[in-house]
Amino acid sequence: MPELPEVEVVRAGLAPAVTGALVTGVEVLDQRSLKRHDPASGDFERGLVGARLAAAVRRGKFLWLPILPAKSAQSAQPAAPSATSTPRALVAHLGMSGQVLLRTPDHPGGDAHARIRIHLEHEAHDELRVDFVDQRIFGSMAIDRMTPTPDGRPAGFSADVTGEWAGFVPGQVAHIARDPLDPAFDERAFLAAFAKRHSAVKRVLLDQTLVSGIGNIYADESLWAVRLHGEQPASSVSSRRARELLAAVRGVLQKALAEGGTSFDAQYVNVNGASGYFAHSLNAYGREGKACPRCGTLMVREPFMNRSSHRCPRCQRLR
DNA sequence: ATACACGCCTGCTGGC
DNA sequence: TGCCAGCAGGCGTGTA
Repeated sequence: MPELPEVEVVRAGLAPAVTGALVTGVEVLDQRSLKRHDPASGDFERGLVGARLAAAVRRGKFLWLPILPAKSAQSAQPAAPSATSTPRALVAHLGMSGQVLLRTPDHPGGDAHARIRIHLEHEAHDELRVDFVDQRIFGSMAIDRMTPTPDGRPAGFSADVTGEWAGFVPGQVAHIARDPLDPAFDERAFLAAFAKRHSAVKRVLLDQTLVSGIGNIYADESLWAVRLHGEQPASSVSSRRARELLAAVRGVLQKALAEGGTSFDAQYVNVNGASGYFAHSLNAYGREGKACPRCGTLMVREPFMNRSSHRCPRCQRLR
């Protein structure tokens, strides 16, 4: 269930460990985790070993580590001609159950669901291992070519936006909209598209090509906050209410981020394996049969888009 | 273009 | 006790 706050917690934890680090080894334990790796980008392992990582960047639920061009590769493998000209990144998506864990190189394996291991060397800290663990394999890692962003702004969130990689976005992320916490998020464009959609408002919130980073949990929380029924057609929501909804989305995401994300079990954890606390702050998601924190009415769970929606039948009515 | 159903995956839970 | 359907659900693909 990693959504924007959970992925951001992972990004922030990863950044100091990977920025400037040299990849010294890669182990692919399960090829299925490379399903989004385009073989045309070259072999996954060979594309990483010997490469230096520049940063940890996030847009919505996508995470990527730009690869610095290897000028004088220490390895005997000369870079392919295209590899020197096209900026690339290691792209990760956590899917439903993905985790990125930082460990010491001698950490006993053990996890049944470890799929990829990346060994790092760094001038400023000891050697590290990045373990990609993913029970359900909805997530993936890939090396991807990057292209300049159409607006020239930084492609996603990271601490440093001065690197030459900042204005480049991985191909598989290019169609994903900026997220609502991104300073370059185009609010007017989103609200205009929102007003034209006849789909259910919750479906629009979950459409990553319009606004990214929102999943089932934060969609339900945001809709509860502004008393909207998820089945309400977006086009029937007034522009004022739409702006309130967007503000609620931002508020919910920021609060969850401040609390380290939402953890139900050991499924979502940060890079050190620790859980977040936002599950205690949920007002709607997973609260069927419990009292609405606002009016006391018993919350309901309803099927929606092959998943579940949680709402208060009194506060959130279809109009 | 928008809209939406479906498949991918594994592990846990509840009903019979 | 054992088996199987149902559920968790983000995203790419395919169809209308």
